[in-house]
Amino acid sequence: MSLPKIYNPQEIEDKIYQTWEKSGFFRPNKSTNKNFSIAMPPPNATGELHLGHAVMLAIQDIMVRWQRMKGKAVLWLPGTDHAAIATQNKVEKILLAKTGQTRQAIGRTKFLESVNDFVSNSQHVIRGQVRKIGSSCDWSRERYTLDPGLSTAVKEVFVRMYQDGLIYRGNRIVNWCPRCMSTLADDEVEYKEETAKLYTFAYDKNCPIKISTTRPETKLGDTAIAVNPKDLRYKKFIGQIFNVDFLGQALTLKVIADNAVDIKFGTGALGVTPAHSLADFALAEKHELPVIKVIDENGRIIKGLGEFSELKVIEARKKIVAELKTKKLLISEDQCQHNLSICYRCATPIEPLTSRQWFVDVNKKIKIKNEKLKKTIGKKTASLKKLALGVVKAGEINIIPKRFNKIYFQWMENLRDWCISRQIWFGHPIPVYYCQKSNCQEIIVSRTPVSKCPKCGGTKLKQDPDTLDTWFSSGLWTFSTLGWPSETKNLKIKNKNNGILNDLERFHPTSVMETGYDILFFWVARMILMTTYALGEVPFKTVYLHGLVRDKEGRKMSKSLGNGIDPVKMIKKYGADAVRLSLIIGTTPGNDVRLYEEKIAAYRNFINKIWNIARYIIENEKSKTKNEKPQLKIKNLQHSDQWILYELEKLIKNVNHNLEHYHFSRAGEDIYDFIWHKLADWYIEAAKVEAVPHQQELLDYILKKCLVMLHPFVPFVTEEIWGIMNIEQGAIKNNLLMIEPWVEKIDFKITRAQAQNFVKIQEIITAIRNARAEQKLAPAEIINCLIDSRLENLIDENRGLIEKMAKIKILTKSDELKTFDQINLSHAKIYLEKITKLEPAKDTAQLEKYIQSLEARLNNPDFLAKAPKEVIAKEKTRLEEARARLTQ
RNA sequence: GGGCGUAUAGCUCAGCUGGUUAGAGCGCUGCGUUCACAUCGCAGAGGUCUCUGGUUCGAGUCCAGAUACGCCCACCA
Repeated sequence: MSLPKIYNPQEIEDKIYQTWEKSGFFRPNKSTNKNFSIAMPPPNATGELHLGHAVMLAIQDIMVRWQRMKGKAVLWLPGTDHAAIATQNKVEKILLAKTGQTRQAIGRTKFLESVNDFVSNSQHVIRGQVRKIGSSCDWSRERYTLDPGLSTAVKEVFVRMYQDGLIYRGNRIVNWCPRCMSTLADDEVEYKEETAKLYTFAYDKNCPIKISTTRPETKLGDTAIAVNPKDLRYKKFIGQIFNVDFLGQALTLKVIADNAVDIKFGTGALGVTPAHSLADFALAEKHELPVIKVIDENGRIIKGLGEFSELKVIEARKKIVAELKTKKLLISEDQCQHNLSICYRCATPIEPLTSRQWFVDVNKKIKIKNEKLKKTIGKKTASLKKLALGVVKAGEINIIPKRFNKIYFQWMENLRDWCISRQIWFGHPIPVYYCQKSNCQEIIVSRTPVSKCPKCGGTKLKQDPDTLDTWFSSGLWTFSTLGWPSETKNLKIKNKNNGILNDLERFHPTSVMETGYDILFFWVARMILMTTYALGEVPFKTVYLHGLVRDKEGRKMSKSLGNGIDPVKMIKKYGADAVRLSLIIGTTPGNDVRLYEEKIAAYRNFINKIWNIARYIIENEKSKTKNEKPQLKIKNLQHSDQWILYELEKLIKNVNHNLEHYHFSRAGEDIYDFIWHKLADWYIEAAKVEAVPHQQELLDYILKKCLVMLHPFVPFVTEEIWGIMNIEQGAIKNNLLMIEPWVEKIDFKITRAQAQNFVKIQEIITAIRNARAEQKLAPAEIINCLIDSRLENLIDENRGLIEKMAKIKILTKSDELKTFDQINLSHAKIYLEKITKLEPAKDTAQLEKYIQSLEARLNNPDFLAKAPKEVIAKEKTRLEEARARLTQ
């Protein structure tokens, strides 16, 4: 079998993935107490994967494969998120497009059926795509945020939190999306800057204080006028109550003083609308103002407000402005810039309104049950907020890059109670039942369905129609996926009988959470909050945040711009290995990545290079007979062998160091450089010339080490080559590279001095090549070289090698010059100088400059006095080396 | 209003705790293809590390300030 010249990933990748999956090595079967686990951030079950997913999968797969090769029991748990609102919206859209029906028209049960169909379809697509990129995750443990086990966990946490008084039902202001017909959490609100009209007016003719607003229609619900206590214009009114007639509606307005009011804005007086403004609601709570709701969940003015009743918000606004004008109450209409709040899922403007919802109290103190956690926090009681802050402050969780610590603290410190109920159909039902008996109305919070009211015995019970915020369930992801709470119940029995540990014990806390920084608040923070509460331990020890993938111009990839790159298409065209490298190399944590096709193509070329290096070594091996391959012995090593082994050892050290410190890009670059510019460009080229008996064995040895180190980065091509080598070498069993032990060191001890010989040979060859390029001499030119430098022996000894690699003929002093004609000889003379000096003239000048700077430093008494000894020593050797090179 | 990030070759980016003559990929220029690979090889050009100060024996790296771009949070009456 001869290998094709060009590596074709399309033919190979699927086959390799199947082999891996069938092997069972994706599962953490190894019995060892060294465990490593990652909970894969579950992609939304809404459709296809994008480059963001590809980045996360590539990075996580590197960690996972590396740890697996290091001999740990590795669990990488995949899954999908039901993504409540996002998924419901998408299915609603499809339904409308297909049948023209709304979800209300087909009803809850039927609608949920079609959502589930959509989800299982989408999950199927996602599974395929996650495989395409080479993810070595444990499919046997795949989870879905809505599957039964996770639902149990969700209910369990809800009930416990309720019992601890952390979950309450309250009538509070919420962010309401009139299109989704649901609440949104604070961080699910986005802002869009736009110019709005700022209306300044008086409520009626008798009211002495005028106010400014962009939303006149909400003023129907005003219950106060707020002014700054320092504002002299209004000081006399503070505490007064005005009964005004606002366009036919009677309002009772108390004048309150609050520092939050900006004296310079508008009239300096603020109409307080507690029911429809988050800030005003806070004012109302502080000053104990009544809350009057005037806009309903449909975005219409509520009934009973005269001519404005049931008008849409925009219409009401027009009408009110028009009436203010006719009644001459409107003073001015100004343009103003403001941020419109919009829904992060559908971009509809948010309507803040008061509503009866379920909340998680983040400030209420609870007892800490876990002893270790108590120590970490340093207190016996703490609020959810303080717990989540404390574990990060104590260093229980390490966030990479560090700067996100600060961002996390800021967010967490300012966190308000979390509204967790959503008025959508798709999601985890709220485990709350209401007794329908009018004189009872008991609220029952229960893990299991309730059919009888425990208080009155009534059987007319209704479950809360709402569902939970999707982040409530994804906040439990690291442990709900490992069997909590049911597995913990069996824990003791299992331990006593046979010492077997369950998944939760083995893999929680997970080792690393790798995700994009854009969901630090949505998800990472919530996981920390929920897990420290529920388990008394952190969900993960390290958080690695990657950047967002952008296009070549740095823009976000989006459908509307049409600048998106489809990872699946790229994998098809260039192979998964190339796509992985393009997403890893040249990136740093927390910083955005720009991706474009040329970059992927460049790494495709590298993959092909690896393939051809292997091809050369494999094909070469075949042409040799067994007895041509003697045992490799260290004393037989040539200069080039010593050099490449020395470099290999350096590489191994660097790669290990960089992987340990999450410098994936650096590790990848180092391997790239070694393979291409050391192994291929120099060593193999030299090996072609210096055909010595042990060469094949050494090439084989180096290639195998490289394949091991490359494997986490480019698993497909390396596994394929490994397999071919196994077959060629007559291995009985095809051992998979994916479980080959990781390289920690090499079996040869080479000193730097030994390695230097080949470095010098390289310099000689490069010098000759440079000289040739400058003189534009024909490649087959024969040159004589009068060697009288210290390199004579080295050149003499390696004459054949240098001649072949530099494509010249070296004639030493002793050789006769009879083969030259006059023209060649004149060229040769110019050459001669350069070659014997080793450096072209320009380089010599540079070198001299360098030596001067080194000398200046070493003559500086301050430097000698204050610099560390190692640095001085280093500089001295550098100077010696540089001087030696100059005299050569 | 509060906070954060980035600024290094034509382009995209590395450069770890300050210590070689500042690097890579792509692009560009010249030469080269029987002999692993043209998805290739060899050679080359290209940088006052945004600016101004400071700390230091020594600054791309640390500190302060300025400029430009970007992001997050809050507010938005």
